[in-house]
Order: sequence, then C-alpha cells, then structure tokens
Amino acid sequence: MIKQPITIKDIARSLGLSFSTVSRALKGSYKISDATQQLVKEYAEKHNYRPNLMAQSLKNKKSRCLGIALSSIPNNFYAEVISGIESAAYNKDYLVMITQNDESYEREIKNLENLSWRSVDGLLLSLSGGTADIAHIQRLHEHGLPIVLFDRVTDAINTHRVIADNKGGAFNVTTHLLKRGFRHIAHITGAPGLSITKERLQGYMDALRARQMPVHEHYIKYCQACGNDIPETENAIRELLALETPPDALLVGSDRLTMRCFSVLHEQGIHIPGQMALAGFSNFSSPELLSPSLTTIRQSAFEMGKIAAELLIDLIERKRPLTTFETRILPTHLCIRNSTAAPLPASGTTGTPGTLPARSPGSGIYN
Amino acid sequence: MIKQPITIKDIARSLGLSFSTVSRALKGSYKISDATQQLVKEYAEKHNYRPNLMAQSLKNKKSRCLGIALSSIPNNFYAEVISGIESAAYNKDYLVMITQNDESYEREIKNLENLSWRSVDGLLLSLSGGTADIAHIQRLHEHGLPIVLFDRVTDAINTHRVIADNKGGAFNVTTHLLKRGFRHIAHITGAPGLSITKERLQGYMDALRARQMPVHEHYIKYCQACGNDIPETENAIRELLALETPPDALLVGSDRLTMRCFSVLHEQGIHIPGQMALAGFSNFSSPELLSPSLTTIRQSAFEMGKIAAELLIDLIERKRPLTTFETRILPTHLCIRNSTAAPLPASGTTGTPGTLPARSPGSGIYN
DNA sequence: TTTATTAGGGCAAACGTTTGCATTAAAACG
DNA sequence: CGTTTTAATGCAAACGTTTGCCCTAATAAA
Repeated sequence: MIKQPITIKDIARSLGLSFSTVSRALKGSYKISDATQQLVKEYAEKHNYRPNLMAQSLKNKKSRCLGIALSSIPNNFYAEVISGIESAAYNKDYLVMITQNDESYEREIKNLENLSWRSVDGLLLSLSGGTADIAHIQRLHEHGLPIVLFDRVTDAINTHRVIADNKGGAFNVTTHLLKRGFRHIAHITGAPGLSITKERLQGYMDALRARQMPVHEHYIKYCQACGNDIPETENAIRELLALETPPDALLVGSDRLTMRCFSVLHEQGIHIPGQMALAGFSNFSSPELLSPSLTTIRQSAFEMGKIAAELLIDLIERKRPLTTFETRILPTHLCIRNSTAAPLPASGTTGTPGTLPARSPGSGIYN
Repeated sequence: MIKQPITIKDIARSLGLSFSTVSRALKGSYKISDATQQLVKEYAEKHNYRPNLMAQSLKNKKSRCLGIALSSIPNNFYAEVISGIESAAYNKDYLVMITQNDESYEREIKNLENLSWRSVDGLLLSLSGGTADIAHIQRLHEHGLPIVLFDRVTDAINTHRVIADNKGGAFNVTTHLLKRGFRHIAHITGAPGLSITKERLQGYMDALRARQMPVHEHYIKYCQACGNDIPETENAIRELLALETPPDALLVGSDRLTMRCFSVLHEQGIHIPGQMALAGFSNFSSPELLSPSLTTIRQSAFEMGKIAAELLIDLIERKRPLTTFETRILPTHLCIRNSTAAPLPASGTTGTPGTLPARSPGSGIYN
C-alpha cells in the first residue's frame, strides 16, 4: 500500500552502477562523466528520487534544522519573531522546530534538551522569565552547538545577540511622558532577571534622572509571569493605586503585560489618560483602535527573527569557528497616541483620533 | 574542543559487552539479566548517554516530529493553535516543525515537500488561501503520511478533521445583528475556495433566509489575501459603501480581516455602530478594549491545536491503519459588545462598556 | 614500445541504532 | 549421565548515505 520511496541503491541496481557512482553523480561532479551524470539525474528525476534526510543527517551530522526556544508563541511580539525566523530559514533551506516554556525554567531546560537531542544544527534562544542560571545553556554551547540569543539575552554566553534598543525605547517614552507633564510615572515590568527588564528599567531611570526627577522604588513593579498571570498583574496595579501618591502615568515593559494593564485599568473604571496615562512596549497590530488609542514602543520583531536566523545559519555553515561575535541592536519605534495625552486641562483628551505619525527611524520622536 | 557524545559502542567497549546487549539493556527487558541492565543503565546515566536520534530515526523510520503547515504564524488564531499543538506534542514527547505559506499555493507545495522530506511522522495542515487543487496533498497521503486537517479543510482527503462550528457561529452572529435591527448586513470574507469561507457564508445566508431576508450577491465580498493585502480590503469596503443601499452592518469572516476592516472604517471616519455595525471572527485577546468594543465570534484555537495534535499522534502510533475518521467540530463563542449595538435611536450606543457576558457553551447567545 | 598519467568508476567502511538468529552455559528433566 | 529447556548474550545485517581508496582502461609522454 505505502509505496516505499526510491533510494540510491534502487537507482544503482536499475542502472547497473555502484552506489557511490550514483551518489556522486547526483551531487554533480567529482569524477563522474557527463554522460553518466545525465543518465543518473534523469532517472532520479523521473522516478521522483528524494534523498533520505535521516541517512544524510546521520552521515553528515547535519540536519538543516533550527531550534527555537522562547516563552510564549501567541505573544504578538514572539509570533512575529518566529515568522521572521521561518522566513529566513526558508530562504536558506532550513526547517524550524519550535518550543515554548511559559516562563518556566524547568520547561526551558527540557525543551533545550529535546532540541539538542533531536540534533538541531543551531539554536535561537530567548530566555524564560524563570531562568535561574544558565549552566544548561553553557553546557550545550561548550559542546559545540551554535546559539544565537535574541530579545532576552545573557552576557554569560559568548555568541551573537540580537536585541531591541530597549534602553533607548524606554528612555524616549519616559521623556515623552515627562514632556507631556506627567510627574509620577510608574513602571510595571516583567521578570526581574531578564535583560529586557533591566535595560528598560535603566532607560526609564535615566530619563527621570536626566530631568532631575526622583526614582521611587515603590513605583517599580515586577511581574514574574510577564502578564500571563492575571492576579499578579492586578495586584501590581492595585498596589500602585493604593500608594499615598498614586502614579499619574504607567510605563509597561512587556508585550502581553501592556494589554493586560490596559484591561485592568479599564475594568476598574480608571480613565486613561485622565486618571492614568498608559504607554507600553507592544507589538499589537492596531493600537490606534483601542480606546483610547495606545501609545506604544514597537519593536522590529520580524526583522529580529530574520537577522537572528541569518546569523545563526552563518554560524552553522562557517568553516572556522568565530571567536568574536556581534550584538545587533535594532531600533524601537515610539508611536505616540491618546493614552498619553497631556493631563493639563488645556488640551482636550479626546482630540486627534488615531495614530499621530510619530515614528522616526532609529529612536522615536517626542513632541 | 567539541566533546563527541557517547554512543552505544563506547558503552559496549567500556563494559566488555556487545552492542546489542547494551542496546537491549537500555531499552529494558528483552532477555538481559537484571544485573547487566543495572550495570549498563548506571554507566549510561553516569556518562550522560543520549541516543542518537538520527540513527534511531534511520533505523525505525520514525522521527517523533510533527509538521505544521499553515498560512501565517502571527495571525492571532493560528498562533494560539500552534501553542496548542506544541503543548500536546510536548506531553507526548514529540517536537514540532513549523512552516507558513502566506496564502501562497506554490509556497504550500514547497513547504509540504520540505516537511515530508525531512520525514516528519505526520502533518497538521490548514490549507492556504491560494490552494488551487490538492493533488500534492493527496500524493503525500497516499504514500502513507498521516495527516490531520484543521480549520481550513477539504473533503477530498479521507482523514481526521478538526474545525470550528463556522456555520453555527456565522448563523448566530447574523441572527444577533438581525435581532438588533440591522437590515442590510454585508459579509466580507476570505478566499472563496476555503472551507471556512464557505461554511461561514452558509451560516450567514441561512440566518438571513430563516428570517425571510434576501441575500444580495453584492453584499458579499471575498478577499483573496484574507486581510494581508490592505488595498484589497480597502477596495472591498469602498465598493460596499458606494452601493446604492450601503450596508448598515458588516460581518467579517476571518481573523486578520476583522481587525483590518475595523481599521479601514476607523480611518474613513465611519462611526461604529452608528453608521455601520461591525462583528467578526476574531481571536484577538482584548476586543473589549477597542473603540467601540468589538462583537466577536471567538474560536477555541488552543484546543483546536491540542486536539488536532492528539489525533495525529494517535494516527501515527496506531498499529493498524484506521479506515474511518472523525470530524471534530468545536463550538464558537459569540461575544456581544458595542460594535453591534442597536441602530435605533431608543437605546444609546454608548452604554454598557466592555463585554456583555454573552457566552454560552456551544452556540453563543443573542439578547 | 614502455612507462607515467588521468579519467571514470567500484569497493567497502563508516555514521549509531535495532533486531533476527546463532551461540553458549547453566539449569531442569527423564 | 545424556538430553532438552531456558536464560543470557554475541554476531552480523540492515537502515540510506557519503567518501577514502583502489582498480582498470585509455591516453599522453618518453
């Protein structure tokens, strides 16, 4: 019933040649006459020969597979990254295996183990929120597995990195909020150990200090689950609102968390931006349709995936191992909308629907 | 530098046993003494032995990999499906390879070819919008590749199917619109060849006819690119608005398309629902935050992926080939919000912010 | 004509497993 | 004590490729 695929041996038998001759003819050149090559190739074509990738992999120790490990596939940002990876991989004839860990350290370990067993040729990795240490990654890396880190990275592994300009993005949006007149800007962000958390926090603090504003510890809230745990997010916001001087603006540091905060404020009947301005890192496709339209810091997610995959493939196919690696920093885009409209009575909070075209290559713009 | 992983042969040599004994000891049982099993297992454990999956695959003709082929990863709905697939696969110790085709027939063919070369054990498939015929799929299926179809399916392949209750969902939302008093309901939907397009159209027409309303051809617009081609969508809406009797309500039949239509209406300054009510199939996480909050038909995307993967794995691991297959139809959920508020002057269009808790298991509710 | 060179192709090992069969030694049986 | 059974293990082929090396003619050089 199931027609077994044709193999090199079948071709060799049918044509009265040896395995090796057929193999070499198929690969072009070496020392096979044009006539024979022609013959073999035509026969293979006609009988729809496909090399058995498992056998090739076993022999060559190459699978032409890339592994991805990240926290959550349905996250807007990561979904776009994956799309970029798939696209680059397709162009270079690689296939992509995907795993997600739901911010769990244990799950990350298992996923990486699975991927490396299954002998992916290389790994695209964004750390989980719960990752305590990175010995498991270092082990793989030392054993020779090419790795490219993206988004949530670590310095402890000497390899390529592709990240967004998180510090710059946070700096720009915080400055924007300050210019708009907000004076009590809180920062809700993801798991404290993550590089993106630290970088965004740094940008936030830098912007405050640049304008001689104090940085208050109690205005900074970490959400270990990065927005996947609803009560956790609600608590963070509740605590902020319960402060003696509640914040008048919220900067959210993580894709899913941003929408979650929006939801919570909405549910609690808190007017945005009247009672609380809101801005956040988000790759949601249509922030201009929200009510109010949402000021976002947008990342070049697709491009991040594409670049990371290209760097990884380069790493895999390179003859001599690299010793010096690069860190690509992709610009973020500040898109100013109504959720951060000025708090002063003067300017109406309902004006200018939709996106103000506030996008500049590289850094964002504040007006 | 790169430490080569330890193999069965290494263990055999070190322990003075034969390959076969080690292999069998590792697999437990057969006819190896407990003592030997103990010895081998301990040694393997201690030296961190991992079977070479490529070799196993070559021998067993099983790779424990599932392939996914669908149109677009960043689509909310598909991203959730993928997440469900990954989750089920993880539980059964399978890995997942993913491809997207951007609604291109050619790309789908290539992706399927790649996946089957790479010898996935089975295929999870949602057709592309451009798929002209399915000979390429039938060929794979006849060659014995287990396939489970989901979302965008075809009858021409005799296998398991997992779909949403598209007809019912469209029927319910159309009925809802009619009850709310809308009389000119247009239907913007995806590529005409797709099963979901046909089923949703059917539900829409059934609902109109059930209430003795006419079905107008010119109220039905297909978007081949399913919302990925912005001008195409804009055109469809422009044509609807230019009609002698423009519609007073829009039912959108595809995830990305729904948001796109919302955008276009928004950009053109058309008031929702005053000038045009809007409802659509969408798995966007926070439709209650849009302005106005959006009436959606939501699908159980994660569950769809999970079920599809489980059915596929069952198919793969089953000894005797199945001859009779099942089609799982998952309920859709109608979530009524302000974008379909009654057009009559009586009831205010600004009341009741957020989601009306309008969800019933199985069919949705209209009030 | 003899020798060196080269083109074209075959042999067989190897990649790391799995598995049918053969082998051995010990135990059970008559 | 010889024979059969059983338990435990080894041998070797196989999965489909790739590749280093060898072999055979034919051609070129001397």
